[in-house]
Amino acid sequence: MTTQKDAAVVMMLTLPDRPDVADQCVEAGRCKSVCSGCKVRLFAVCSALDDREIVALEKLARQKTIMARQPVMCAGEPAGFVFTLTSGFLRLQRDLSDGRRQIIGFAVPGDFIGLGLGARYAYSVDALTDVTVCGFDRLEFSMLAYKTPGLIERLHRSASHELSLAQEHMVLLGRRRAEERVALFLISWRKKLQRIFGPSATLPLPMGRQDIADHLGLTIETVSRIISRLGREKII
Amino acid sequence: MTTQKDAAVVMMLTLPDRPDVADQCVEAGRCKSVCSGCKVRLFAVCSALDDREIVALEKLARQKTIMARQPVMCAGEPAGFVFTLTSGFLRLQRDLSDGRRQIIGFAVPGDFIGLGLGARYAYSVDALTDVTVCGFDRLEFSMLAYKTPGLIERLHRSASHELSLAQEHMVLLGRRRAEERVALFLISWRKKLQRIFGPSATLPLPMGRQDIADHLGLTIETVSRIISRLGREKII
DNA sequence: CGGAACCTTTGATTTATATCAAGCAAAACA
DNA sequence: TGTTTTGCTTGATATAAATCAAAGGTTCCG
Repeated sequence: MTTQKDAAVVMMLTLPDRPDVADQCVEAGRCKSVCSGCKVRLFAVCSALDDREIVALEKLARQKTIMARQPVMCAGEPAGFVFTLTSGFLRLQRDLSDGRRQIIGFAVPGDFIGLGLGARYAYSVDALTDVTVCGFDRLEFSMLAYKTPGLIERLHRSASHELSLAQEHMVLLGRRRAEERVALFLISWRKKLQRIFGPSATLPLPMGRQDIADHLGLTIETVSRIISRLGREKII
Repeated sequence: MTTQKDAAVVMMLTLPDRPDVADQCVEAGRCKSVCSGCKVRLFAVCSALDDREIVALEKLARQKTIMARQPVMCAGEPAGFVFTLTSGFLRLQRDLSDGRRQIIGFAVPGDFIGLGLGARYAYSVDALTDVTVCGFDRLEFSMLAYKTPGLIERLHRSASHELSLAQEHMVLLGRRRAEERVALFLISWRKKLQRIFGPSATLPLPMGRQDIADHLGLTIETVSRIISRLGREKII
């Protein structure tokens, strides 16, 4: 009750819909050859490496570009690659056989994809915008990680943080009401973007209403109604 | 739809309520001095260590017993200890200020508690039964982990697995209906127990109905009704 | 430019689950 | 042994959010 109210009150910003922010980041083709020029270097797992280690990692890196709306990897497929997102936004989701789906999260530049490292991908990933990634062969990457204490430690720190966020999301899905879910989603999304792009008056939402609904365990109508209402009450 | 049906059909077992299984595991006072006699050794994170490393870990270990219904650690407190559960069952939960709570999971012998390793505990832990734990000072433990590649690697593997389970639970909370939630909970709980205690005709449920409800994002009445119905339809 | 395909928004109605309200049974207690 | 406490079950009713239905807008493309 108070929680929800607190949450909503903090939201003093405007939310123009779906601006293209794919070009705010590093240009394609650079990461592989020059990690030092990588705009997400300070946020990504590579930040744990010293200059000598970066060189080893660089050798494994393969720069890749994916167009908006294209799949990046599919749940169930052999997990051959892991990667750091260097620009654009991704959607991570798990699907049920009858079409229902849960969006696990959205990735922003600097995020590492491939922490739940089984032999097969446990979830699917799609590009929300045009995207560039710095990819690695999974086995080569984990072999390097095992030889590089700083890297495995950093990966573990990352996984622990993700675990904590996942737990927070469980609270949201299990115990929060629709309006709280939407408000908290907007707040956490803003926080995620601020960490990378810095403060901003506007909040890009590269995902659609259906994506938000599937992330929050709601329907598209409910999400739309609540965002409209929040707007009418000029909380956002 | 099919998913739920499949799930329920597999459940061919009986579910006597709340038997005391705390004594199925290692007796108190042994872990500290003799890891080699520890019954959960093969399941716990310590399994990653060789004999020399075990000795180092043993030096840090402090055996502890907690009575049923007592708190083990509280969300928000400085995170001084991490531990492996050696016998009994734990409940992990996050609370909202207005009393709503989400149970993140239940721990069984062999589980490591302390993966979301911030400076403060992110969730509370309570003993469901009498419990013994093999505890470590958090800082000492992480210093050892950083010096012991096998340990940090094993911790990371553990965290990754937990992350995957957490995502699966998000699907349950976000997109599954009440009956599916209960059926899938019973199945996953059985699986968790089988891994440690082996197959069994009966499934101990050391947690109460309210705990199950708060784990599944339902009310106690809904859980009770569904378990009754599943029993009537002799699926369990 | 015109319309087709997509999203999103808004309204009306339904429903799964929550809430309210008793009972019941086993354990704890005195 | 009877009483209290605690947790579970079952029924009746209410409600938040889903579903059904129908417009608006955009974007895309011929």
